[in-house]
Amino acid sequence: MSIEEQIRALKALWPEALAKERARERAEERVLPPLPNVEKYGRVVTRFAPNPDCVLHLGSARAIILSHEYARMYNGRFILRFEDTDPRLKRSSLQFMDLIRKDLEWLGCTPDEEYIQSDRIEIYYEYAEKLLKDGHAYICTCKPEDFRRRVVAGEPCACRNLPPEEHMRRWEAMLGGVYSEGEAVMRIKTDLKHPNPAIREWPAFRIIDTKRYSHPRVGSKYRVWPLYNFACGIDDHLMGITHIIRGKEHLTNQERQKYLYRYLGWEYPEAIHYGRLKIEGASLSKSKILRGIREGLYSGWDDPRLATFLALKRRGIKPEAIRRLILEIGPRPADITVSWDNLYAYNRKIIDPIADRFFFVWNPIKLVVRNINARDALIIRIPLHPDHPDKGSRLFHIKPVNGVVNFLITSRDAEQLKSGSIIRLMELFNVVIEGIHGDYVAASFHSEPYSEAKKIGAQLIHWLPEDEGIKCDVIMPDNSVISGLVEESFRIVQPDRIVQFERFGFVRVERINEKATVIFAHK
RNA sequence: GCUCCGGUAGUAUAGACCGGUCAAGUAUUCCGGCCUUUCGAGCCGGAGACCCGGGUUCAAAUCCCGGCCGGAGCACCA
Repeated sequence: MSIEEQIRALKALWPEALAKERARERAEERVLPPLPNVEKYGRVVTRFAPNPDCVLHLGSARAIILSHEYARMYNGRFILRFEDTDPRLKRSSLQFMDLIRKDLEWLGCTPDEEYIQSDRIEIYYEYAEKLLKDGHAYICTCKPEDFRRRVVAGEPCACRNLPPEEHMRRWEAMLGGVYSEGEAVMRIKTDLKHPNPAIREWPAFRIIDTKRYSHPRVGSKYRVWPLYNFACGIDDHLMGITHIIRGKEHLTNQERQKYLYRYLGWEYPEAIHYGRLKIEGASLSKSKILRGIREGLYSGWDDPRLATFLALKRRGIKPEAIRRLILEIGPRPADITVSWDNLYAYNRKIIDPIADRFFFVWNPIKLVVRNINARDALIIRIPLHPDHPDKGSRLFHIKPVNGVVNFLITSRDAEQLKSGSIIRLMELFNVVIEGIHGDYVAASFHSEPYSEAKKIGAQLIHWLPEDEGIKCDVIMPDNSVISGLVEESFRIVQPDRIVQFERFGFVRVERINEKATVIFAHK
């Protein structure tokens, strides 16, 4: 019976036996919990709505991947919406919009539609005017302290109860430039006694002096700008968003926006608020990343110390690994700290089968082996991948001179060696250590067969002929560099490939010239 | 301080809505062993958790109350 036949027979006669295997398959193809009230909507529409004021990082992965994945799961649409309505404090840039589009593409979450809020200012104005006319919003010219005092007491400010006509007049004045920055805001009326003071009378529009703070896309065309809750609330409805997936820091924003929906006669979409995601060690704060870049602390957006998608990509983390991690985490509201080990485990599963193997000798030290019997040069052939010999092999040329060959081994291995012990140079032969000197280790040929090494349980170490090898720098996750030499066959490897340096770890190739530069992924 | 949301092994997650089949499943991590010319992969085994205290109930990880701990919001930011 072939394996397939056996499995078939087992399935037919004794299905419980394969239960464990099925459980494992299920774990790998873990599906998301169903979205609420899908049947209420014709088609599921989700969105990701970043401010293009920084590149994306792991902290956004949940919003992006869950939104995209759910849209795909229900044959719906996934929308990208740039929320660039603050040209003053959180100034966006065209560069970031582009980098964000590329991040999404890399993640495999290409949006079906894209919108930019700075294109839609007039739409927001329309709704502002409707709300003003209907008496659901007002223009407040109070000093912030006065307003705050009244509102925490649950009382209306001096402006709130003025007639709509007055507020329309003030609105026109705002647009016309009568007020300057800070002199007037439009507020949405709420329950003045709302138990959460943070929700009361929330601001919807403010004035920004775009002569001073010019908007990167529309310059100084507008001086009245919507705040987050207004623009976001209006857009979610107009774009037909059915399911909002965002961090739970937006829970109170949802309460605020619901007032808008009530006044406009709209129904609020389903909303899922997931918990805060951290990854051990790295900071996921945009402002810290931005500051670090500005101050030259980081080498760029892809500095390995950062958890930006650009950095993860550079480090050889596959988007699929991130996707699996996020699907595993799911949309629960609990705060979590994921460990790099977890991400690495997913990534290793993906790259291990495809990563070619090479010998990399870091902090090299010389190993002199004498008594080698071979008269001619030896050609050593080692498969590029131990599990896939069909992928081809790499070659080493060893030329004994008077029975002596000089090798390079890593000092970490050299430190473990003891005089008299036998070790095997992988795929080559066994040597006996004769002496450990300051700058080299002396050894002599012991035997050739691998079986010999196996029998005595000899340590296997990797090596390089002393006269061959390419200088290689490995950029580590803390941005430090480990230098060494990598075998000659490595020269033909293309940039961006992920390979494994045996007994060292997986690395992604950055470039190979006279010298190779690679970046460490993980063990 | 006020408002809200959480709390299952080191990490993440299943179970919680609809209490019993959960003396709690899975992945990763760690430890053993097997296998393997890598300290990789694979295979087998092991360790490791329901925040605490009450209550309801024949029965609570699951429901209720209190406490503790963690997080978020309280901007003319998103």
